[in-house]
Amino acid sequence: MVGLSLVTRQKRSSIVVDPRFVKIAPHHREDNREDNTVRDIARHYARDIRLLQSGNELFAEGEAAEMFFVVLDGWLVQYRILEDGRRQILDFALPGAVLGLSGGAAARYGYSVEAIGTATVAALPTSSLSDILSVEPEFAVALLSSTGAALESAFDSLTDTGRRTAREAVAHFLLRIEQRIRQDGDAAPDGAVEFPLIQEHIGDALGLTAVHVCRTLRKLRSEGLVEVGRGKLRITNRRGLALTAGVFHEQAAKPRLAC
Amino acid sequence: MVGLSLVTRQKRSSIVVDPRFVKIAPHHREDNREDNTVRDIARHYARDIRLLQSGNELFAEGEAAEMFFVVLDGWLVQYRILEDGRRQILDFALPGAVLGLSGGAAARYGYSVEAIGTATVAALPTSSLSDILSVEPEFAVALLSSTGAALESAFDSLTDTGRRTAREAVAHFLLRIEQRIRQDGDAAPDGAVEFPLIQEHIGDALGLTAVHVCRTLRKLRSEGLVEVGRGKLRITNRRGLALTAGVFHEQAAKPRLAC
DNA sequence: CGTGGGATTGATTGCTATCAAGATATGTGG
DNA sequence: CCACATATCTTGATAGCAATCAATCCCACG
Repeated sequence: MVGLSLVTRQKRSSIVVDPRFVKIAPHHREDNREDNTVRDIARHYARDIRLLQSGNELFAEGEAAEMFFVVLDGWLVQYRILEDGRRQILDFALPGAVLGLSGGAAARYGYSVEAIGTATVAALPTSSLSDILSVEPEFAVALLSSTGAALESAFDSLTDTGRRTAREAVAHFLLRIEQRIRQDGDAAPDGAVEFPLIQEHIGDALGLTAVHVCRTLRKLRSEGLVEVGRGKLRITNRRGLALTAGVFHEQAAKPRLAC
Repeated sequence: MVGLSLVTRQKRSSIVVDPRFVKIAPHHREDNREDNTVRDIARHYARDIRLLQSGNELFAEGEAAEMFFVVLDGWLVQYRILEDGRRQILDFALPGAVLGLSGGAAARYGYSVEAIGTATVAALPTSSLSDILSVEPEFAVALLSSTGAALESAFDSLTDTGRRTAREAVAHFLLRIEQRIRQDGDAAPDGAVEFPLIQEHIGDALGLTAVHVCRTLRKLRSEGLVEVGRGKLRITNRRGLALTAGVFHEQAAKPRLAC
């Protein structure tokens, strides 16, 4: 029923940097206060900052969850691998995302994480969480906000995977991932955004095979709805794509997504 | 590809009770500190306590998210309905679950919630969240724990739906829902637990039709793995069911579930 | 220029959805 | 406690979407 991912990707290694020497260029919109809180506080309390190369593993499912992480830059994937190699991508982590914070009860990570392209994350000891929270009350709100966003994203994926056809799911996926990318500030003059995912990523996120994602994308492309490939994503007909996804809601000026 | 749920279930109405007059019998294990924190604090700060009859809606997707809720007793479903009636169940909310707390950025609920059987929930104003957090630092940890558990559950469902066959998914679903039910304390002498879900619930949670859930359950039953029906669930062969689900991990005395 | 990862395309298989009809259960009013 | 109404569960036949299996093509790179 499902494609195998037999590739051995896990090369564990990351460059650890003293937090004091790291200066991150603000490449995100400054008007987005909410999102920055997490990153700022994370940077401040980080035990260390890690630079991950493409394919490097941040942590693996089952390991002791002694640290949690906040993405400062780049993309990462959260995934689980079944015994026979089937892979389910749970979510993509963009800057501001919190990783490995299962809530405290769980002593082990519930999924694996690896970098797509080069990524930078702040590492914080899980044990220090309640201390930080008592000093930085806003951090709790920020964390809850981040976790809430992650939950929404998981619900979206679940709906795509469970109750949408491949065509609808891919269309919906592209719409929401593009929206997330834009929130982080990136944007090109022609409306294209940076898009480091390959078709296998999309498939593993939506419970489809890469082959079928290929066919689906090809059709969407031929209909003039999107342009994907070469690390770029451009939605050429947002309304049409939303209609295809089955989530079009007319509203004021800017069409809004739902479901 | 998918079943329709054309039934009109939404009868909105709930009995509102003054929190001071409500005494809840502790029907859960007292050794479970973590879980109780949420309920205790929620009861203390609740604007009101609501009693929902079976099928009553707590809130609907798209409504202004002015309140968030903590389940005190009973079961509820969180779901989304697509335009053509397809329904995706996002999760089931058992006592201790937090509902409607999307993180603060979202001003609207991202899903609908209704009661399965009779349920009791505490309602808290979203606006008071940060105030409560500053007074009750432990509430932040408890909320994060609850949200984290919800995320884990969503990841489980996503993996079931995306990368497992119907047979594997149903087996895995029964294992994890049974575990959650047990954590709430209920348990019968023969190992059966209260199970208010019907086959359509299971199907809508796993992206399957009720018909196919029926066939799948029937097969699992005939193999002596489980007994389901009449509001009860009994796992008669836990190891076999785990093998079927593809998540069996030999370990110490008690076999543990993973993935 | 090879090399390898990723994208395409075609042919075929198969798991689940659909459509249809009954059989059981559960619940309600008299 | 019975009769009817509705919900839920079963079972069978058929259709369809997406997986599988297999090449081939393309392009970035050393």
